[in-house]
Amino acid sequence: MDEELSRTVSAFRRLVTTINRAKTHDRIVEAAGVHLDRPDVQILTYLLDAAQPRRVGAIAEGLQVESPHVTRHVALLERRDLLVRVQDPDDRRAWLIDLTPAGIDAARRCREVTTTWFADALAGWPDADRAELSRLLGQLADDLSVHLQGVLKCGPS
Amino acid sequence: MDEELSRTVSAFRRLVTTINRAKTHDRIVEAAGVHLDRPDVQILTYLLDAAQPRRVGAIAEGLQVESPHVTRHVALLERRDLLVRVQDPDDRRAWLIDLTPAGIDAARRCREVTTTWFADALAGWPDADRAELSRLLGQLADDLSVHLQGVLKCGPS
DNA sequence: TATTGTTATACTCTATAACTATA
DNA sequence: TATAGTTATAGAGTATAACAATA
Repeated sequence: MDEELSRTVSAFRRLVTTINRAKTHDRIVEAAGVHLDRPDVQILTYLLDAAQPRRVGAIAEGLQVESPHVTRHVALLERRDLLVRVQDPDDRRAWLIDLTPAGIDAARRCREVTTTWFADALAGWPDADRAELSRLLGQLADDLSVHLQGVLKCGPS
Repeated sequence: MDEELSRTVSAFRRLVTTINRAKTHDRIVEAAGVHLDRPDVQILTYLLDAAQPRRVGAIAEGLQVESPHVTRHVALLERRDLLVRVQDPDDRRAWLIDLTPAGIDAARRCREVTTTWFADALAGWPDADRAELSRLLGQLADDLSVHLQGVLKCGPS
């Protein structure tokens, strides 16, 4: 058994545990000064990253959840004027979800809180380490998602 | 806005999204040949890492959840002979939770699946990059958890 | 007939509150 | 009075199934 690998996996698990706890989310929305639940934040920040209108199905795939989940939260966020739904001109079955100015603002605030946490945590790091982390973590995210898609597509035996 | 930092955070978010989806867990337990839900796996692997009996409260703190959650899953796992509860000789309010051989086996199988995923994803990497990832991710987990503990302890204003 | 999205429903995970027993 | 754990309850988050409208 590879000791180095095991440290990698264990560090990753610790990070996921920390990020996923409810108190962490509470802190994000409090610091951001918004009133949103976790799926709300995920959807808004997904759209902020996309920087253009997205279908419900695309959001669901991006967040890796089922579409009814997205539908419901989109409906609630629309009522709060944080996003708008416009019919896709090319396919009248589909809707394009777009952030309103208020939605952009809310998404940016949430995004900024977590980014600042990382920035603070990395504040004491040498520049070279920060650059390496950025490169390696990006590569890991790519490789792991590609690998898991392959694994998952095989389906149960 | 720091481009490098933003890439780090975004890569991290992608990783968390992938790891958290239900299908990923289904795949883990299927590949491991066990019949456990997500909290079960978390508790068993926590105990495997600890390598010694732990109190309910310690498990809850380690997983960063509330203790009633741990209590319930421990009770179910005990009935399935995957762990045992013995009274703490020094404090009769407390229980020490320990893995049985079957529990160790189940925990090891689950752990091995995810470790193998990482190993496969990193298979094409240069040795130096793998070593750097291990070092930097470990450091990040430490620094971020220390930083967030500080932030969280301040409490709402 | 396949696909996009919605509605309705149910399940999983986790938190909060109230309680018991020991310290 | 404070702490460890449990029981009971409620809520958040997400999946599945059945359906509508369009392609």
